[in-house]
Amino acid sequence: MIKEEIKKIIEKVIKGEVLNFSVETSSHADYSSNVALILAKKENKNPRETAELIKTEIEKQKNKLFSKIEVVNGFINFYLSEKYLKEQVQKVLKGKEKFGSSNIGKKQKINVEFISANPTGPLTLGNGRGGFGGDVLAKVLEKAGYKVSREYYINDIGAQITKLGHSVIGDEEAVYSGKYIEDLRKEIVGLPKSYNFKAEEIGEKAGKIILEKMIKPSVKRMGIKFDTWFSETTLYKNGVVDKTIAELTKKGFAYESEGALWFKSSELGDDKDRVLIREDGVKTYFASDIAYLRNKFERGFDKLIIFLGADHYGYVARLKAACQALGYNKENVDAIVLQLVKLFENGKEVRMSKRTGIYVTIDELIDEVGLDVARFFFLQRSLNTHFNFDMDLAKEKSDKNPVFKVQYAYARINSIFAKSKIKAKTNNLDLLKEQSELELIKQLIRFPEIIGDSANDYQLQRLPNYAIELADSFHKFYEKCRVVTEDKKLTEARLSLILATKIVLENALKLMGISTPKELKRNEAK
RNA sequence: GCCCUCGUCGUUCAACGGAUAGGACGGAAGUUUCCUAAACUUUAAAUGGAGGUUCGAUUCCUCCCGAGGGCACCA
Repeated sequence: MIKEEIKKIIEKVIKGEVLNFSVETSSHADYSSNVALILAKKENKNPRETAELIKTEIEKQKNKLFSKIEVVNGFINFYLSEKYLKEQVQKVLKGKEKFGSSNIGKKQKINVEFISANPTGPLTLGNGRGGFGGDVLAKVLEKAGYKVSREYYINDIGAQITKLGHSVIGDEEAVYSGKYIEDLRKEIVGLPKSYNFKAEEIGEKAGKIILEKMIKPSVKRMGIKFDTWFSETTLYKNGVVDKTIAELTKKGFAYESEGALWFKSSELGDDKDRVLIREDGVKTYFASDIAYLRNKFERGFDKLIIFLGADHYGYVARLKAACQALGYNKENVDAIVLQLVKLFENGKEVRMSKRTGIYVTIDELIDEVGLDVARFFFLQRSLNTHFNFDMDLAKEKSDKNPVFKVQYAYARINSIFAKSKIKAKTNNLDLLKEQSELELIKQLIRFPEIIGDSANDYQLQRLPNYAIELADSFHKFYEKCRVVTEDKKLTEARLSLILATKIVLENALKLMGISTPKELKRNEAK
C-alpha cells in the first residue's frame, strides 16, 4: 500500500519521533502528509521550515516513487512518478482477482455473527441492512487476510417461540399476525380440532418451518452463505448454559438474591447486575448468550464481531462484562450497532412490527429493485445512521442507482475487448501520458487501501463510494481517449489499462456481492 | 430523569482533526459521422444554535434545540 510506503519513508527521516501523523490521498496532490505540522508543534518550530527539511531529506534518497514533492501551507505533497504508476498497472494485471488482498489479518480467526433474527417471521428491511453489511464485512475481512466464519444464531427456544406457538394456535396470547401465521396454522394445527395444543411445541415446529421455508431461502436470495447456523437449543442440550453459569458462580461473579441468580455485571462496567436464572427457575436469554459467547471462544475464534440492532444496544456492556468474567479479553469482541430502519409510506412514517404485521420484507425489496440495487442501496449508508426507507421512492430511484454507473463501466470495457482484434500488451505502458489515463491508474491503486481501511474501521460505505469514483475515472478516460486505434502500440497499452480497470472493478463489485454483467442494455425509458 | 446514536445542498447519503465540505437524484445550460449517452462537460445549492480546545473543527468537549433507540426476574 502506497500510504504505508510513504509513511515508512517519512518515519525514516524523522527518526525516532513517535508521531500520530497521517498520509492521505488528497485533492491537492496524489498524497499529502501533515507530519510537519505535528512535528513542528511538538518542537515549537515553524511548520514550513520543518516541512522543507523533511522534503529535502526525502529527496536526498532519490526515491523513484515520486516525481515531485512540494510544501504548501506546511503540508508535504507527494506526486507519484509515471514510472511508478506504470509498475502498478503491471501489479494489478499480475494480481488479478487477488489484487487488493493483504495480510493485515494474519490469518486470525474471526467470527462474524449477523442477522440472527428470531425465527418468528420473515426477514425484513432491517435484516437487510445487517445482512448485507455483515456479509460484505466478512468479505472485506477475508480479503484483508482474516479467516472468517459467518454465523447465524437461532433463538429457537424460550418466550418468543412460545409466543409464536400461541400466535399459530390463535389463542388469546397470540402476538404475531399475518398471512404466514395463518398458513402455519393450516399446516401445523390441522383440521381435526383439538384443544390440547401446547404452545411451546407448536412454536418450536413453526419456528423450524419459518427458518427453513422463509429465512433460509431469503438469505440465499440475498446472496449470503452462512458457515454456521447455530441453534440456541443446542447450548441447553449440551449443558453449555449450565456449565457457564457454574463457572461464573465458581469465579464469584454470580450471587443469589430474591430467589434469582444474578450476574455481577455492575462490577465489570455495566450499570447494573443482570439476572441469569429467574425466580421461577427459567434461565434468561442473557444466560444462554453468555454460554454462546464462551462457546465461540472455545471454538478457537480470536475475535468476535456481532451485529446488533439499536434496540439491543444495552447488550454490549453486558456481553463485555461477561467476556471479562469468563477470562477473555473484551477487546476481542466488537459489537456493531445498526440503527433501525424506519419505513415511510406516502410521506408518513409507518411503524414496522412483526407483531402488527406491518413491515416490508427483504424479499419484497429484492423483488422490487433487484439484488444489486438493494445491496448498493444499503451499503452506501453508514450503519450507524438513521435510515428512512420509502418503497415508492426506492422503486422510482432504482433505475438511477449509481450501481449501474459502475456496472456500465465494466460493460463498456467488456465491449471494447469483444470488438478489439488486438490483445493487451504491457511493453509500451510508457505511452500512457494523458491526464485521464494517469488519473485512472491512481484510482486503481487505491483499492488495497480501501480494503485495509474498511477492515480496520468497518466503515463499509467506503466501498460503493470508491466503486463510483473508479467508474467515474474510467468514464472520463473513455470520453477522452479512444482505446482501439490505428496505433497498435498505444492500443496495446490502453487495453492493458482497461484490463487492469476491469480487474479492479470486478474485485470491487464482487466484494460487495454485486453482479458483473458483461453488457448493460440501454435504458428504454430514457 | 439517566445512557447511546443521529442532525450536512430541495431530497438522500459521503468527508482517520486538515487545504476550495464530495457524490447521487432533482434544477439550469451543453456534448453523439467515432469502442454502448445508464456516459461526459459546465452551473446554482448545505455543516441545527451558542460557547470551548486547537496553527486548523462537519469531526473532539460543554450547553441548548430537534429525531430515533435503550434504561425488565422481555428478547
